[in-house]
Amino acid sequence: MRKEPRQARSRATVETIVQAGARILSDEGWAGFTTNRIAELAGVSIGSLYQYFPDKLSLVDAIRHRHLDDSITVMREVRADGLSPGKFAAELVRAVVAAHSIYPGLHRVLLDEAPSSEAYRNPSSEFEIEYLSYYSNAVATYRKRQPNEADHVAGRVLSDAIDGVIHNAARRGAIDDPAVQKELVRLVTLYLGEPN
Amino acid sequence: MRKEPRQARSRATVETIVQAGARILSDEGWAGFTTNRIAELAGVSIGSLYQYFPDKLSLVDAIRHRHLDDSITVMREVRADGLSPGKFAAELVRAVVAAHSIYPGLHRVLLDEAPSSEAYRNPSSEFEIEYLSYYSNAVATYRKRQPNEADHVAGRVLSDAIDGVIHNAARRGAIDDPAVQKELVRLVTLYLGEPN
Amino acid sequence: MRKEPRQARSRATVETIVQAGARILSDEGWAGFTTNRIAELAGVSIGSLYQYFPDKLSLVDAIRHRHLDDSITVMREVRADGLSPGKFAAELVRAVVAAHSIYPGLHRVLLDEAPSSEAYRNPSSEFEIEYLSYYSNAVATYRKRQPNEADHVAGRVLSDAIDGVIHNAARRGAIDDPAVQKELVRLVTLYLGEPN
Amino acid sequence: MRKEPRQARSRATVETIVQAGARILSDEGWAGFTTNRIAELAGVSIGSLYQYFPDKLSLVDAIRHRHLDDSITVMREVRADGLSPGKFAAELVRAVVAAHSIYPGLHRVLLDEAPSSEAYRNPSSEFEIEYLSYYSNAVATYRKRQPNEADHVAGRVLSDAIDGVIHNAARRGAIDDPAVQKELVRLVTLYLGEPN
DNA sequence: GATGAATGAGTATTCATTCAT
DNA sequence: CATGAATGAATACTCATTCAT
Repeated sequence: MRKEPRQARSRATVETIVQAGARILSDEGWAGFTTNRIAELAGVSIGSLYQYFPDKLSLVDAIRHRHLDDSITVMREVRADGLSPGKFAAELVRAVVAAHSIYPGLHRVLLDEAPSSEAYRNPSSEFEIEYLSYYSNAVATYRKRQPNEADHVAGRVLSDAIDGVIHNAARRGAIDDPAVQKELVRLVTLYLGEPN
Repeated sequence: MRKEPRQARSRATVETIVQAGARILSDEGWAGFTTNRIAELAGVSIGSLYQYFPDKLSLVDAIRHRHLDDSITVMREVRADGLSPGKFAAELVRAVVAAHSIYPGLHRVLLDEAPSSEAYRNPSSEFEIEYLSYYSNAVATYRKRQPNEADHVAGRVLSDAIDGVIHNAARRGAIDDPAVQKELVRLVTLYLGEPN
Repeated sequence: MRKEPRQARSRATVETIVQAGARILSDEGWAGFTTNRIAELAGVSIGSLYQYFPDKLSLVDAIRHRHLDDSITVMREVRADGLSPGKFAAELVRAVVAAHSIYPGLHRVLLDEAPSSEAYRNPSSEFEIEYLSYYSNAVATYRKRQPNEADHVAGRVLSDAIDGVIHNAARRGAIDDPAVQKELVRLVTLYLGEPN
Repeated sequence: MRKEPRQARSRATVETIVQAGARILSDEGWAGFTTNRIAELAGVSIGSLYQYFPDKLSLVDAIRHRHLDDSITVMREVRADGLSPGKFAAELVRAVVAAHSIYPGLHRVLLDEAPSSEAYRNPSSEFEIEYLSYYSNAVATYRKRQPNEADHVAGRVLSDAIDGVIHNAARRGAIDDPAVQKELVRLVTLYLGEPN
C-alpha cells in the first residue's frame, strides 16, 4: 500500500475499496475487475483509489491477503486433536463452506485468475506453508505421528481435492447444497480414516 | 469457423493457429490470449487468423472442443466393469494425467477463465452431461446398481476432487509426480470402494 | 452521451470534439470521419472522446441533432403568412443558405451517408415531420387552405428540389453564388405562385 | 482497366463484376462495397477481379462510366424542340425515372459517396459538360435563343432540383409514385414555361 | 486530501491487395 | 488465366494511470 491510513476516515475508505473489489472479483471475475468500476462501486473517485493503492496489483494483493487470513483463521478454529475423523471432517467442511459464503467466487478467482506480485500458490509463500501444514498435521494426527514427507503429499492432495469440490460447487451456486457437503465429508472421512 | 479450409496449406494454417492458441492459453491463461500474440506465435498474419475464425470466441471454442473431445476419448477407454476399485482408480488417474500432459494448464483455463458461447460448465452442456455420467456410472458400478440421484452427486464430487488435485498439481508443474498420483489413486480407491 | 460534463473544462472538450467532427464530416464525408482523426483535430486524446461519447454513432448523432435543430430554428423564423410568394421564396432561400454556410457539406453527409441510430430520413422521425410540415404549410398557405394530402406531396417535392440545388451548389463551393440563389428563388416562387 | 478483355469469356466476366458492383452499390451504398463481397456476388475469385481492375477505384469508375453513359443516352432521346414545356417535362421525368429504375440508389451513391479519380461533378468533366449542356439547351429552347450564361445557371438549377427530388424519392422507395412524378412535372413545366 | 478530466498504449477486427499454386 | 490463401495497415474502442484544479 502506498500510504498507511492514519485517520479513521481514511481507514474506512480503504475498507470500502477492498470490499468493493472483493465483491466485483467474486461476482464478475478478473475480467470485470477494472479500477474505475471498483472506485465507482466503492463510491470514491478513481484518484482516491490511487491515493491508497499504487496500482491494480497492490489492490488485488490486499484483497487476497485479507481473504486468505480470514480463511486460515476460520480453519484454525477446527482442530483434529480429540475428534474422530468423521467429526473432524464435518467441522472442517463446515468451516471451509463458511469461508466461501460471503464471496463465493472470490477464492477461486484469487488463486486461479488474478495475477499477483507474490506467488500465493508458490510452495514457499507464507500462506501456502501455513495452509499445507494445517492439512499435513491433520493427516499425521490420524496416523498418530509427527508429519513426514508422505503426510505432506497427502495433506496437499486432500487440500486440493476439497478445493476442487468447493470451487466447482461455488461456480454452480451449489455451495450450500447439503447433499454435496455430505459427500465431501464422506470423502474426507474415508481419506483420513484409512491409515494408509 | 468462418471458412472451411480446402487446400492442404490452409488446413495446416488452421492447425498451427489452434496449437498456438492452446499453448498460450495453457501457459499464460486467458489474459495472455490475445489474437495478435497467437498469430505471431503461430507464425501467420493476423488476417489469416480471422480468415478462419470470425472472432476470438470462436477460436477458443475450437480449442475447447478439440481438447474436451480428446479428454473424453482418453477416459472412455478406461471402463470400471470388471476392474477392482484400486485397479480402476489407477487406470483412471493415468488417463486423466495423460489428458493434461501436453497442455497442463489448458483444461483449467478453458473451464474456469475463458468465456464461451456455449456454457461448457453448464449442467446441460453436452460435454458436462457425458463427463458427469461417466463418473456416476463408475460410482454406481461399485455400488452394484443403476445410477441414481445419490450416485450423481457422488460422481460430481469425485470428478471435482480429481479436478482439484490435477489442476493444482498442473499449476505447480507437479503433474507427473508419482507420489501425488499415488495419493490420488488412494483417494479415488477409498471413495469408490466404500459402499456408502 | 456517456457522461455529463460537469466542469467547465470538460464542457469545452465536448464542444471541441463536436466542432471537429462537424468539420471533418463536412469536408471529407463519412469516410474521413474516423475517431482518431477527430480527436487529433480537436486536440484531445482518443480517450477523452470516448469519455463523453460511448461510440462513433453517438457522436454523429450529437452532431446531427445540433445541426438539424439549428437548421429548423433558422427556417422557422421565415413565415409564409403575409408574404408574397416571391418575398417568401427570397427569405427562405436566404435562411437555407445561411444554415449551410458554416459546414456546407454537413447537411448532405448527415442525411445521406452517415448511419444513425434513429433514422432521420425516416418519414416518422421528429425532424422529418417538422421539416415536411413546414413546407406543406407554405404550399397550403398560397393555396389558401389547410394542408391536404396533395400539399404534402408538393411540400416534399419542393423541399427535395431545394435540397438538391443547395447540396450540389455546396459540393461545387458555389453556395454563395448570387446567380444560383436568384434562380432558386425563381424556381420556388413559380412553384408556390401557380395555384396548381 | 488493367487489361482489355479480348475473348468473349473475359468480357462476360467483366460484365458480371460490374453488375455485381452496381447492385451492391445501389443496395448497400459505399460502405457495403468491398472487393471480396463483389467478387463473391459475381461468382468469381478475388484474384480474377484484380485481373481486370487494378484497384477498387478503377472498378467504381467503370461502374460510374457505364451508368452515366446509360443515363445520358436515355435522356438524349427526349428533345425539347417542337414539344410544349409540359410535354417535354413529362417526357424528361419519364426518362429520368427510367434511368433510375434498375439500380435506384446507384446514381446518388456514385455522385455523393463514392470517391473517384476523375471528378464527375467537376464542372469540367466530360459527363458534367454534356449533362449541363443538355439542360441549358432545353432552357434556351423555351427562351427562343442560343444558350447564354444565364441559361447555364438555370440549366444547372433545374438539373439539381430534379436530382434532389429523384434521389430523395429513391431513398424512400417512392420513385414510381405517380403523385410525386406529377408534381415534379409541374415544377419543371413552370420553370421552363415562364420566360424569366 | 479528494476529484474527475485527460492520456495513450494496447486489443479485436476489417478489408484492399498480392502472389504462390 | 483462375484461384483463394496470406498479408498488414488502418480503425473502433478500453482501461490503468496521471495530474491540474
